[in-house]
Amino acid sequence: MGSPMYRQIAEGLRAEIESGTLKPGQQLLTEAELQGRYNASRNTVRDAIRLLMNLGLVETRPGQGTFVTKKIDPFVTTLVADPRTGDSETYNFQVSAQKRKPSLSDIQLEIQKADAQLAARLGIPDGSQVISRHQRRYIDDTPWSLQTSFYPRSLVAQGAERIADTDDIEGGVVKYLSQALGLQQVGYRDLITVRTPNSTEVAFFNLPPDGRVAVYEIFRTAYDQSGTATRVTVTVFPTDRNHFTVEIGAVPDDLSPDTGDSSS
Amino acid sequence: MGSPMYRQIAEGLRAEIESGTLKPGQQLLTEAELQGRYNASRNTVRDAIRLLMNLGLVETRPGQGTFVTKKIDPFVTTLVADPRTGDSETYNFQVSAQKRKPSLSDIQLEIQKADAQLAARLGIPDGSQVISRHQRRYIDDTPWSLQTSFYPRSLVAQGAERIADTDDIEGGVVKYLSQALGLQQVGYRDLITVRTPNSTEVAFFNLPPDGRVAVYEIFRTAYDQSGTATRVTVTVFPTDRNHFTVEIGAVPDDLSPDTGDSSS
DNA sequence: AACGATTTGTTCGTATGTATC
DNA sequence: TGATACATACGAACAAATCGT
Repeated sequence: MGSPMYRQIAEGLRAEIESGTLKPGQQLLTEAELQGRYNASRNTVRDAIRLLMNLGLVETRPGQGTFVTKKIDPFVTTLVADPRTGDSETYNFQVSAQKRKPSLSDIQLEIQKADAQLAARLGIPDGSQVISRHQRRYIDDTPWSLQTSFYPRSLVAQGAERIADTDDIEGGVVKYLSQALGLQQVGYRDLITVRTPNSTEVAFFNLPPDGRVAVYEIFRTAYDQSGTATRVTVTVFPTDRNHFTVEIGAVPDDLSPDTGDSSS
Repeated sequence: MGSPMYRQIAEGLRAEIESGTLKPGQQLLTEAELQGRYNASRNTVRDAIRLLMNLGLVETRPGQGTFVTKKIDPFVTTLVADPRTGDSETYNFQVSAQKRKPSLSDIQLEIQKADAQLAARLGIPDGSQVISRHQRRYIDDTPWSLQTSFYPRSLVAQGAERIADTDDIEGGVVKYLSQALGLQQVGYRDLITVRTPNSTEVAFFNLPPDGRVAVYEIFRTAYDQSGTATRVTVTVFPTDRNHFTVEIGAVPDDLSPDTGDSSS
């Protein structure tokens, strides 16, 4: 009873949702109705609903009402599948493609100066020039991820002209660098982080502009046989529709049905 | 200009923060001052601040003021380090231990019925009994993660009594199962997800109760030589202070300084 | 196409509570 | 104890989106 009224209202509604009294997709009582039911002002009711919204339990639609959030079945991306069999890089960042059709935008190529973080990852001087290859990725025509790969510009002078070309590189960049410069990718490190989306990402992924939905940001740094970083790839995915898997050793095929939830 | 006033105010403050005019840790103008500066009502100013709070840019402290959020230097946990060298499981889920002292709570042991999701992962009938071993983990005495491992209860009847014992199992459960039952862990799959914390997690990690900070939930399913799942370990970490790495193949040692940020 | 009814979104004003210094 | 600053709560008005007539 000591907690503020808007939290008590939210708690009551949360209980209804989690007990299944209110089912996913179902409309809640309107603000006016809740006002009567809890004997609170409209603004207090709205505070309660905003809390539930931040918790991802409900969503509001202007002119329509407030609805219990539907779980969306997530894309599952495999970061590593059985590494012992080698580094066929092309397979990475792949969707568990079940009837889902990925598509890719053209590559947007830029020459930029590496910021401190990128320079450190690539092991090049701060401010060095890098080739940036940016691509938007869709699944079933809905935005799925934003990916940017960075290469030291020095690679071009060494003979890898095609990484500064907007054309798709058939066979993948890894294979190309191996053929052109003899650089073999012998390993990589992924760094997985989560943060709130920036405005570009909010627009591309169609995310709510209030930071309710976070994004994964995955940095993949790839190394050649001399231990030099040849590439940094940054990929961004919304957290509300993406999971990742890492498979090590002998792992049976995934029959994964759903993801379910866990409570209290 | 068509956007609502509270967003314009938030945008103005955001620009000041990202340009560095307002530095991390620094106090913003008070609500009353902002009210004057933007010629808006106090509630509108508060809406703007709430937006920035959801975006993780500022935090408010009652009686003190509103402050630009300080970046906290994250714990980096390695999910896989050079898998080719074998499955020395004990090393997994380790912190990049730099002057940081991890500590563990006692193990809380329970016998539960597997829900549908857990049963599917373990490949046992829905509702089967499982041994649950739960542990709280701290780094430098601050809450770091909550971990629960589930084992089919049938393992106990087969001779692995000690997994139903609250004592720590010296050498690790993987080794114990190998010795006791000849079950060798030949691989595992990690599934990485992000969701809002439940009330237990909010309390343990000391998170804001408004869902502003999400948590990672990592499911590790381990398999033995017959392709049977012997264990599911669920670990929860707050996203605001944790990163993960996956290292594959030959990767130089990490000198990683910071994580930096990326914008627009 | 136009209109009205319904529902959420934005903005203001005001009062009081609670935390901090 | 008082002053300051954020938190909660109420009431009110109008805007904007949606839907059915």
